[in-house]
Amino acid sequence: MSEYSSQYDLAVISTRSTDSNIELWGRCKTGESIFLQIEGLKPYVEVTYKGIETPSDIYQRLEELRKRDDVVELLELGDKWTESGNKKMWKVIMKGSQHKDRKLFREENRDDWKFYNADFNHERRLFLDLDLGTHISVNCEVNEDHKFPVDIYAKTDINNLKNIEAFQAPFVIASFDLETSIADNSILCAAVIIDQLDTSGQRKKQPEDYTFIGTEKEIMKGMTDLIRSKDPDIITGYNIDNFDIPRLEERLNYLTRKEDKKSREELFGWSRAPNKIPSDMVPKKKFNSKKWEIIGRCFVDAWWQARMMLRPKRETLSYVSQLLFPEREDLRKLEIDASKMDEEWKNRPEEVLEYCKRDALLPWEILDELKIIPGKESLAAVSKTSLDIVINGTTSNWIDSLVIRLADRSNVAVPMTKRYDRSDQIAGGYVHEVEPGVFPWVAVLDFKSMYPSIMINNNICRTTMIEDINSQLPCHESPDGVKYLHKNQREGLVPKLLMDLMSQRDFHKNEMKKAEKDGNKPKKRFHDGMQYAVKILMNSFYGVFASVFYRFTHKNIGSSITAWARYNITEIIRQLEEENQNVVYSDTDSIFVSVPMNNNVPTKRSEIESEAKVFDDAKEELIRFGHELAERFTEDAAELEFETGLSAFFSHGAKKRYVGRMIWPKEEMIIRGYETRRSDSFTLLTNTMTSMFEYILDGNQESAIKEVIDLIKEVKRGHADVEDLVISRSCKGKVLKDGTVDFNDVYSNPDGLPFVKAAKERIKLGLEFTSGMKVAYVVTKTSGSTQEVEPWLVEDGGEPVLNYDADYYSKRLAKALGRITEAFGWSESELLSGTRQTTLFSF
DNA sequence: ATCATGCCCTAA
DNA sequence: TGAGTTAGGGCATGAT
Repeated sequence: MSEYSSQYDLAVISTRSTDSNIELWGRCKTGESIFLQIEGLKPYVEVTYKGIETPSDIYQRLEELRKRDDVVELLELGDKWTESGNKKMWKVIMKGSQHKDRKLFREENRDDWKFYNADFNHERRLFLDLDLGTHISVNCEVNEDHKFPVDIYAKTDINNLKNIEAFQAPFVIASFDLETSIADNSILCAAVIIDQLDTSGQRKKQPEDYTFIGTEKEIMKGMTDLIRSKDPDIITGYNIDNFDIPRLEERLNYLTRKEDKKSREELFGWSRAPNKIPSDMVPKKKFNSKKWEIIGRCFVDAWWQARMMLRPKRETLSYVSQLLFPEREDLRKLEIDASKMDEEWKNRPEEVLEYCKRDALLPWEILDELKIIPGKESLAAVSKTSLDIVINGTTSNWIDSLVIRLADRSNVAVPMTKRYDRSDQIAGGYVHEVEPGVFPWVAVLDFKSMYPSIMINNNICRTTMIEDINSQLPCHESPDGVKYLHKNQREGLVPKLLMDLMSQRDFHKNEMKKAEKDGNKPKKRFHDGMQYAVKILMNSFYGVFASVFYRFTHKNIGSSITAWARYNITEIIRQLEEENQNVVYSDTDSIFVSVPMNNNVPTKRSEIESEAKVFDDAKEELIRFGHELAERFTEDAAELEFETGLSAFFSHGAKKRYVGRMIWPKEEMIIRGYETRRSDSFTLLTNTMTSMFEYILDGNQESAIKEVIDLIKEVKRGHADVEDLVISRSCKGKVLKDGTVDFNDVYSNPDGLPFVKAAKERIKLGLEFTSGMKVAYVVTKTSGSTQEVEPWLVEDGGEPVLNYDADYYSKRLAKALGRITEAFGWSESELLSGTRQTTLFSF
């Protein structure tokens, strides 16, 4: 029985440690926001002696540690596995819980000791030591008398926390936008949208909206009061990390004195608790990072999320919104020229305010449409971390969360992050040469979760890797000669975790099917999200273990995984070729094999029913062949699956570039690698190429070539729509304190890059620039050897570019499309001239 | 003209 | 965004 009277189920948003407590912020299942002060977990590191033998003066050394001011207690732990064998460990309980405390301790004792469990934040220990995940139940004592902006402020200790089944927390979301003066950077007006998810991950139909006008101080104070009273868990907006948040900070510094804590908090005190240094509630940039930190809440930039998930050609809010919501007429209204904001604000403030409100709502609608928040929560649940770690942390943090807790329970010492040195990189996957041309009837097979399977099957882990070259223990030996102990000698941590994840995924897939049968949509969505999160996490293991810095890896681990992968795939190719089967293509974990057919079966199904049977029979044969191959080459857990049946496959002869007419399990055209897939290509090229591929896969090459020749003529005459010629590439640059951008810092010859020229034009016009953003432009002229470009600013409220370099665009089209038509005898120059000597087709 | 280099973006 | 990997295509520039 708990000594405390209150009990809550909650999702953990973020945590922080002080020397005596761990602080935790969460959102309860019942809707309240909660702050917990948790007692009883003391900060510690683990140590052992250097070398293999126990030093003779070990007790004297331990005594010296014990006498230190920063050490509270020293406990003997028994033996743990380390990279240099099993060694006795001691737990050093420390006074300080902060990074600097551990760092100092390590530095002052590095001559005598090796350190384990010594380089990550104390608050993570809460999850690791108590084996907690994102969703927990707590018994606590509520304190009504507090100053934090949360619904429940409570105290508890580590004995009153327990894991519960994952659920979707009813997170509160705030989305905001500022309109600012070009002339003096001041804030003209602002809007904030407040919304909340329900426990099935859906949002309210009608979110609340608030607008703010008046003096800058009134606007900032109004927003801050709203944030404090509505108490959101997630704060979003479009490009807030690079624009709105820094602007709020800049205006805060302009309007207040550094020491005036009270005013600063009144204007921008959005956090749920004060920072450590300076002790105020104002969000700040994390040390040595570009990320903004807000205690107890999470900033989520909708720009970054949309970019990662959609890979849009352009990245302005208006472009992304139209991409996601093409039906929405309201998005086309209210165009305000952002480069003339001061005039707009003066002449039609009401429209500007409406525009601001819309731009505050859209980021939240984007996050909602992409199901970002439920997705993050699922990933947090599967990796057993706080929401904050999933949003702001790194892939290795997720892996750490699972590996460290298992290591602790398996008496494996947790080493520190390794030093960064990537001088020689490991070999990767195998890619098969591809011949140019059309290949009818192709079965595509691929290995199911190839890298995870390899890790499981061969018991690959740092703890099972054999370094003793004379070892006679039973083991798995990789094609590049790395040995791993058999499972019956020692089970690796990584294979165990991966197997657990695999069965977790099966569980969620099953639950998903059940829910679908019952017509329970929210439940189906939930389990679908969970199984997807498990997939993402499983696929992250290889990358982290192939990295050079990860604490639980070794260079040989990454190289042996890929060596096995190359061996498996090339061995199958070898066997097939020995049987005179035609392997058309292969990349890393997939094989494309020609299906032997008796005669020339058309690759397109005839409209006439009596003639369609040939095609249908061929399709049957394709499916049978695919399944048969898959079964033949599946071994143990290395499962080869028949993934796709193609009626036709085409490549112009370059690796990682191909198209296929998929007819099984569903009908669609697949395109890989080609310009069509690239966000830095222009619409006219991608559209033409797509249409060409359609013709080619249907066996109608004549139409494909005809279309290209006609198009190139039109482009040469200057008849193309300039909007279809916009090229967009991401551009880096170091944004300096005074707002200017240094391109020399990131590029060796910035002025030789067309997208840098375009970025400079943007900046000149007073439009915002952030490093990594996509910059759109049109090539207008080629003088000498370099291009002249004009920025495309339509999505920023500017006018369209009127002319283009006809020579450049027709050449580029001819080049890209010529690579493809070359497979049928039409070269780039022939496409440009529209004629050729020896005609394949007459027109 | 040809080749090397720098850069972006994609496949897996 | 101070940390998942390698393989590969293609464009533009600038030196030879």
